Amino acid sequence: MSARATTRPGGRSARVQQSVHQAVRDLEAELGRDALTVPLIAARAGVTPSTVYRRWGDLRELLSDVAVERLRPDAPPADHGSLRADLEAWTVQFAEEMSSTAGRTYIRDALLGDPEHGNAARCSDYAAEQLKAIGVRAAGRGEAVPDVETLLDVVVAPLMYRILFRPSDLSAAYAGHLVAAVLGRATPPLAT
Amino acid sequence: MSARATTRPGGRSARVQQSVHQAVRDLEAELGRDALTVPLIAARAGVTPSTVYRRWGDLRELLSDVAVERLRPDAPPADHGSLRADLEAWTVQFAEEMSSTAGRTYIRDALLGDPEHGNAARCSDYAAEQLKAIGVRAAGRGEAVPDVETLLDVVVAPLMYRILFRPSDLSAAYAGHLVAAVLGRATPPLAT
DNA sequence: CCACCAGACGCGACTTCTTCGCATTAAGCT
DNA sequence: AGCTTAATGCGAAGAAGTCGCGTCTGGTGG
Repeated sequence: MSARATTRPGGRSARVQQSVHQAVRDLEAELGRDALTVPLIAARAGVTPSTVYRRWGDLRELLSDVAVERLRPDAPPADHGSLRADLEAWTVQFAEEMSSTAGRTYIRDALLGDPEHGNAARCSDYAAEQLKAIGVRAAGRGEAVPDVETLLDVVVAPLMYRILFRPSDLSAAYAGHLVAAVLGRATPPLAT
Repeated sequence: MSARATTRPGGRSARVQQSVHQAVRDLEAELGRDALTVPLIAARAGVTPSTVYRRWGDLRELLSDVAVERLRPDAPPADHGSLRADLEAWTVQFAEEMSSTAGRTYIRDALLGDPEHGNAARCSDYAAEQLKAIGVRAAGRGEAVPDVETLLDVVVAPLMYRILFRPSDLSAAYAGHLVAAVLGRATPPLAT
């Protein structure tokens, strides 16, 4: 389901998709993202360009699919013993990954695809899943847990807004400030 | 400064830029955004394609410039007599404009350009200016005024996050909910 | 007021990307 | 195993993007 509707998951279509995705990752590492073209990727993947155009439509959609794959979390959030510690650790890591040059590029590429394909929504779902897991764990400890919607509004959204719209204004302390905002003022507000 | 460095503001360069921008707006209205191509725009503007490529680099940068122009507010925020009323009115209008099909397209186009050109930052600056104006007016009335940074974090960022990443989850009441969140709980939290 | 200079534009050839129709092959199903 | 459907390979045609060179505009100094 990463590309278009993969009606035959077990066969050649799956191999082609995998091969093309791998070609994108390899060539991006070798030549840089700006050097990628559909004919180049197709040649590396061992398929014809028309196959790529038929399945993905254009380079943007393909890069959007690959970017979403790379933004998928590879592990559940680490357990630090308390809601606050878990949230702070997750937020700091999230901010670092997303604000890096590579992270920003992936986010932009993911947003670039057709919104109807839901690639952007999947990015948000990844964050929501991680936050949900933290919340469930905290609830198991008996802690009061903020709504996932609230966490997305207060923590994730401001981070993403800064990453996308204000690339210069993202300090290290900002992530902690956001967590403090959603958990109550145990940490002083950020001096601006 | 909307395109690249306009070293000669009064001369032919300015006319070319204006003509190209107008051609983009006209063709977008006539044929739809997806039908736009550099040769088409150049022909309408009465210039050669190579001129467009030299000045903007590619279609994305050109569309990014035009999109930012369209996102520029055309008037200072309306005065409704109180901070809360001003903020609510501005937020509702902002949410409506930005979440419309056209608004989302402009935002995406603006983000699509090279971040180094600052088109994305300019979008944020527009919102900040409007909020600043509302704040200055409220301070003149003797009202307590939240920081512009806070307003961006609590009101603008969540709106933009939903528009970009969660196109389906944007209700009419949500804007009011955000204003209530930043001004204190005079309005009940949004039922989710 | 005139000549000069730097930058921007027009033009055209060339390369590369993109689209499209048709034949072929592979996967799923009975 | 045979059939049906869908995806791929191939190649040609069309469109887009790149580049070098000559020309023109507009600002600058004499």
